[in-house]
Amino acid sequence: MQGRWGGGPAKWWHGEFRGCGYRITIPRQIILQVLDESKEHLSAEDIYLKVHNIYPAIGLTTVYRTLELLINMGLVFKFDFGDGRARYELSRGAKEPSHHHHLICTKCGRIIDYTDFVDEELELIKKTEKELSKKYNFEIKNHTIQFYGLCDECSDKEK
Amino acid sequence: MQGRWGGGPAKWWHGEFRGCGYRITIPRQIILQVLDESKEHLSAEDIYLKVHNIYPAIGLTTVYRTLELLINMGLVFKFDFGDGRARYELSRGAKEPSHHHHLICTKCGRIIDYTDFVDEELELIKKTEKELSKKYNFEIKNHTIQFYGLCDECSDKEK
DNA sequence: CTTATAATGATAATCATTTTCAATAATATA
DNA sequence: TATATTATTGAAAATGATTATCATTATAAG
Repeated sequence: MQGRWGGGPAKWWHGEFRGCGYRITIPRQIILQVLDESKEHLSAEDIYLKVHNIYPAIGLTTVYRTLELLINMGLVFKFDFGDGRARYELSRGAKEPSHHHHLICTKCGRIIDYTDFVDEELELIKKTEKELSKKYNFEIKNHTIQFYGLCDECSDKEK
Repeated sequence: MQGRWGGGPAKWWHGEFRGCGYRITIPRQIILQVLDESKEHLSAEDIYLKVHNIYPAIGLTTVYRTLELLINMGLVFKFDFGDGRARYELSRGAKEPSHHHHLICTKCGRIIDYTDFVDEELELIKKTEKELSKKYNFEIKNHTIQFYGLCDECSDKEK
């Protein structure tokens, strides 16, 4: 089926799929499109609903399966912010600065991205990674840094 | 009931409970005891089973409820290592250096604590926390740093 | 166009965590 | 110490996210 969906220009990730022997399907294309267009921290269901608007035949199962695939390919990061559902983000955003961390409000669940101090931080992380991988013989693939606390509004409400 | 269980010396956390208006009960005492005696990263069920050995009347529900209470009191940290179940650790361990981070093997689930670089790290974290709380008006309570990758053994197996 | 098979989606199953609610136990008070 | 108050407990059922099953469908190669 090459009509309403498959027609656009080949995307950067087509090669990655082919290289891994994976097929390029409409659900996969739209899931990637949705991830690429969203700056937010989407849950599987968020993604399902957004894809569903574009391609109503999508199944939730396929969303989960595709996300797992993308995680294994290194195209997507999975996060847990402690509210019982996982969140997913494209690892190399086309737009924003890709490397960022999260401030998580433990009251309302709001998530703030920040990119401040990433340079200094990355320096420490790199150094740490190097030493830790040596000491524990542990092959580090990636890391997360998260700050938990109360956001602006929730902090006010407490008073 | 002051016989088989409640008899020991008053613990450091009794005051905290009283101060919050919480009752000191046998299940709570034993859950804290189990957390204190374990160096591991216990899931709710792990804790349930260990408590069950000492106090078979315990219910899983009580474990979950007590853990939530302890988290809110700041006595316990909750972690998510990506395997679908939460892990719990006493925040101020009586024994080991309390502040540490985790290396998580994404293949076998092994978790390695490390305390290396904590000083340098804490310095950066403190600085970051200060600036972030100013910039975003976000009241930071705590943070997590986790490294994901392959442990010694799993790394070997891949080859 | 045909074929082989990877991928899909509806459904059911799983499993950690929460909710409900009557029974019980911890504390304050008499 | 006995009693009243009410926080806490535990069994069972409910919830909700994620995963497994399996017949059907669509992709990519020839």
